[in-house]
Amino acid sequence: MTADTFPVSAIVASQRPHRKDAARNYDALLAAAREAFAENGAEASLEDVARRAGVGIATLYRNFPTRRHLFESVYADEVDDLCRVAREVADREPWEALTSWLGRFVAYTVTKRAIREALDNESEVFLACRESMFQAGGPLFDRAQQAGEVRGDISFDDLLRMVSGISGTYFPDDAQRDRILGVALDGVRANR
Amino acid sequence: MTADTFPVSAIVASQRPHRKDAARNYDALLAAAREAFAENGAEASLEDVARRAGVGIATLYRNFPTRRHLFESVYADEVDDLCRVAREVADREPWEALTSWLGRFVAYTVTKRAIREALDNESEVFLACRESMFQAGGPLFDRAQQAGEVRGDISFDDLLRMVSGISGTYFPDDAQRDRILGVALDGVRANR
DNA sequence: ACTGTAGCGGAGGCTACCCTCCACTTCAAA
DNA sequence: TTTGAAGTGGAGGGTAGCCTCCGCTACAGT
Repeated sequence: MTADTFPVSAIVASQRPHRKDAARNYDALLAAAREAFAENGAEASLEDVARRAGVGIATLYRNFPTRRHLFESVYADEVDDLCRVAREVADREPWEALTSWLGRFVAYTVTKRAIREALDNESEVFLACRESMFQAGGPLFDRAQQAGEVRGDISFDDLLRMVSGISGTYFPDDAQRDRILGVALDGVRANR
Repeated sequence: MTADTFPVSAIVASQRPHRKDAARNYDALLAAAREAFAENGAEASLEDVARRAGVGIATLYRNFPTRRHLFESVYADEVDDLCRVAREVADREPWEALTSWLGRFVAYTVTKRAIREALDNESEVFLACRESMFQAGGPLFDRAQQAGEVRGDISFDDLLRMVSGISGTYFPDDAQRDRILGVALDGVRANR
């Protein structure tokens, strides 16, 4: 219900500190965590995160009392960015707008993949992010569907899961990933 | 080079013991490991695997000196089964044969997903499995492609990665998974 | 039935990581 | 500039999982 005005990161339990040095540490931790999770998955060592950020382990725990806080903060940050991109592409042609946004979505799945295994579907933050993302990307989908570019028998949810699955897989090279995404999108476009 | 006559499990480093009780333990461990990996991913506790199999931890280590041995054995077992299915469906219609086999392949990706993160691409067993699987499923693909059922600009490798990605994703219900696989396969079928 | 040996279980040392606690440091408001 | 509150780092106790070692068990060949 708040998702259309606030960025989702606003409802995350952790709070960016006011003091300058503390705020810098907070940002460094968030960046380090994103990196570590993308690299080692959800099980990444928190001591390693602190090390990457160049801060003590206590500083990590003060800002993010549990692993879950860290997940939610990283995730919300990423979703905010995704929503911003949706606004940016809104004025392009229906199909072009949708696929441009999906391009950014592919990058997002890297973070998501690690976090998804740890954040159950009932997490308040997770649900808010999902809603927020649907509000941002959904209109792009609807517009493409109404323009007859997307077949009528699938939902936005279907499309996201399809893209998410394909892009979350290992590929020897990015060209193959793009080729296969293209093939699958041909299926999405097929007229019925 | 051996893949067309031997099952790949034959080249796995671990060996099924001769003695009756030991062989039973070996099988129990393999089944327990498959279960544990599917449930908890590649990081599953080996002590938990032994517990599930109802044997001591030492018995696990005697049969599978390292975690990697266990991975490779479980994986090879699964691939053998997949090859067997390919033989079974060989006499059906081209497209039907291919999609039936892909149906079994979907189940295989559950095991694969956990193991893939831990087994690097240079693993001898991994390569043998891959080759074996290509020899089994490849002809089904080629036949469908020559029959004009599959577009000409993709490879068997492309198809497997696509299916693997989609089926490895979490879905609230199986119907949605199947629907989306169907959409993607429409893209594979699209005539060019 | 006997017996040697392959196979067994689990205790225990080791390591990596979790998380708390507290003496020290740094910021920013007055 | 002072000062105290907010913030900091890392030592260290606790836990979970890894893997080895060794005295015991039970299979299978004679």
